[in-house]
Amino acid sequence: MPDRTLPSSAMNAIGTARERAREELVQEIKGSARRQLAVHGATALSLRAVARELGMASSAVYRYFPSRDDLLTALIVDGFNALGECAERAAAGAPQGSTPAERWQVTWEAVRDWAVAHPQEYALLYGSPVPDYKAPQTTVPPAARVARVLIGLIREAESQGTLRPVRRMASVAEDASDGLPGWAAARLVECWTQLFGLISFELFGHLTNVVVKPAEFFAQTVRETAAWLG
Amino acid sequence: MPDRTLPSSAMNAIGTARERAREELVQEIKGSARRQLAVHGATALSLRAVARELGMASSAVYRYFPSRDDLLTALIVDGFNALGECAERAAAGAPQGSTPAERWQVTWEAVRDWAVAHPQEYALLYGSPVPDYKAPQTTVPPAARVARVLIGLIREAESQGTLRPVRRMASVAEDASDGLPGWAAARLVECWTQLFGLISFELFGHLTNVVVKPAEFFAQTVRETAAWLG
DNA sequence: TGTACATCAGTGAACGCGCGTTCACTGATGTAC
DNA sequence: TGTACATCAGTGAACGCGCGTTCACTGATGTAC
Repeated sequence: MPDRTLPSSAMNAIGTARERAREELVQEIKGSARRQLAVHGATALSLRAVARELGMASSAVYRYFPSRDDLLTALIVDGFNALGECAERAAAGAPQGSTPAERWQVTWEAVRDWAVAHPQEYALLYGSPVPDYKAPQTTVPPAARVARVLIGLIREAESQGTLRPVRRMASVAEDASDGLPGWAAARLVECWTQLFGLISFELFGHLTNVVVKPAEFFAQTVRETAAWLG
Repeated sequence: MPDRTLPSSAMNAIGTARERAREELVQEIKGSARRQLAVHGATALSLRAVARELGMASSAVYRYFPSRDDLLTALIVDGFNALGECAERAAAGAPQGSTPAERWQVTWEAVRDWAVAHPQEYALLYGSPVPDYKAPQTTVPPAARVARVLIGLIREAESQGTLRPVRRMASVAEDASDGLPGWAAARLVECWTQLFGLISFELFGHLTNVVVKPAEFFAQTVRETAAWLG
C-alpha cells in the first residue's frame, strides 16, 4: 500500500492530504460508533448520533459509509480482526517450548480478556443477530481467524503425537475442518461452543448470582478442554 | 382462583364478562407481540404495531400493559415458563424406570426442540440483553425452572449412587446450587453453558457452514454430558 | 326490577422525539496543461 | 508557475416514517340501593 504508483505531483508517499484526512475521519466515525455501541447496544447504532458526536451534518457521514448497514459491517469486520489478532498474538507469544495445550490455554484467556474488555463489540460478533441485518461474505475470513489459530494448535499436537482421540462422529463440514480429522473438528466445535457459550452467558448476564468468580471458572474450564491436546 | 368470593350478583364463577374479555385481550396482545418478535426481533417490539395488528388505537394497549417494558417482561416470563414446563414434562414423561442419565437426555432434547420452534423467544431469554431494558426480579423464578429439573436429576443420580465425581472446584453460589455438592453444581453449570451455548450458536447462525446436522451434533453432545450421571 | 352512580374499555388527536436517506448547494483540494 | 477544470467534503433543509406516552372524551358494563 505505501508503494503505490505516485501521481506526477508526488506530494507524499502515504497519499494526498485528502486521502489522509479521509482515512482519519473513517476511523473517527468508527470510533464514535463503537462508543455508542458500548452504551446502547448494536440495534441502537445511529448514523445521526455518530454525526452529532463528531459535530458534522448527518448527511456528511454518507461520504464515508453508503449506509448504516455498511458501517455496521465495518464494525463487525474490525471486531473479528481485533479478536483474531489478539488470539494470534497470544498463541505466538506463549513462552518458547510451550506445549499446544499450554498455548491453547493462553489463547482462550486472551479471547476472554478481549471479550470482557469489549462486551458490546463481542455481542455484535457472537450475540443474537441484529434484526434486519444480513452480514455480507466479507465478514467470513476475519471471523475465522480465531478458529484458525485453534486448528493450528490441534495440528501441532497431532504432529507431536500427543493428541488423544475422542469418540466423536464427524459431523463438521469439510471446508470448515480445514484438513483436521473429523472427530477432532467435532471436538473443536464442542470446545468452541462450550467456551464461547461460557463467555457469552457471563457477559449477557445469564450467570449473575450463579457463578461467583467467572474468571476462575473460565480458567478451569479451559484447562479441562485443553486435556485432549496432551 | 376459581373459588374466589362471588359478587352478590353472582354471574359466573370464572368472573364477570369484563374480566374474561380482559384476560382474552391480554392474551391476544401477547400473542401479537410474540408474532412480531418472531419477525423483527426483540428490540423492534412496538406497542403501536401490536395495536395496529389488533385493530385498536395504540393508546388502548395501555389499559393492559402500563408500558412497553412491562409487555416485554410478560413475554419473558411466559417464555421461561413455557420452556420450563416443557423441560418438566419431558423429565417426568420419560419411560418408567429410566435412569437419571436417560431423563437428562430427554429433557435436553425437549429444551432444544422448544428453542428451535421459538427462536426469537429463545433469543429473548438467552440472547444478548435488550438495550435499556432491565429485567425485574419477577423473571427469576420462571428462569430457574429448567435448572431445577436438572438439579433434580442430579440429586436422583446421587441418591442412587451412580453419580461419578469430577475434579471441579466449587465456584458456584450456594443459593444457586440448591444443596448440590459444590463440584456437582459446577459441573452442571459447565454442561449448561455447553449445551445452551450450542443451541444459541446454532440459532444465532454462528455455526452455519460449520455443523452439518445440528440435531445430531446436539444429541451426541448431550449423550456425553449425561455420562457423569451414571 | 329499576334507577343512579362508579368503573372501566377504547378512541382519536396530539406532543416531542428520533431515525435513514436524498438533494441541491458552497467551498476547498487536487489535476492537467 | 499559473490558470481552468474536475473532484471531493461538508452543509442544511427536507421527505416520510415510526416510536412511546399522555389526555380529554364517549359509551358500555358493572354495582349498590
